[in-house]
Amino acid sequence: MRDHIRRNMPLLPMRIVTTLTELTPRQIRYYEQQQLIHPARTSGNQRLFSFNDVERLLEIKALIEKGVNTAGVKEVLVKSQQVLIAKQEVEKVKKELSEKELRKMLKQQLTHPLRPGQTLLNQGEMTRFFRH
DNA sequence: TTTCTCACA
DNA sequence: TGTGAGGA
Repeated sequence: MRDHIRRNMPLLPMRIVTTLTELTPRQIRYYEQQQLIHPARTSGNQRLFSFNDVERLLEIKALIEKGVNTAGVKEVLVKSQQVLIAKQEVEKVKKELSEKELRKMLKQQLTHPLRPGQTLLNQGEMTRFFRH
């Protein structure tokens, strides 16, 4: 199971989260109202928080203690998420580019298998074509 | 027992 | 942001 899935699994009830964050339930619900967090719900309408939510709450708490209002907190969180998404995009583009290059190399190697002086693609690189 | 929503002498 | 009511 991958990490971001694990971190986003809704597992923790309100009581655990209040203990972990030292925030009151009132505050946590208020932050949810302000769209700072988006905890899941049980069938009985009880909130279930993920580890990610807890981390977010700790960030929020730190920011609030610095005197930032909820609008400011929201701005910070939205921006950090945008930065994250932007980074992921860059990585994706990078990967796609290197995929193309690898295919090109493989094709050339198959077309001219005995060409002297050319290094073979190693097994590790080859496995990239067989994933998924 | 715990958590939910709603509303405020 | 706190607190109490009333229900699940």
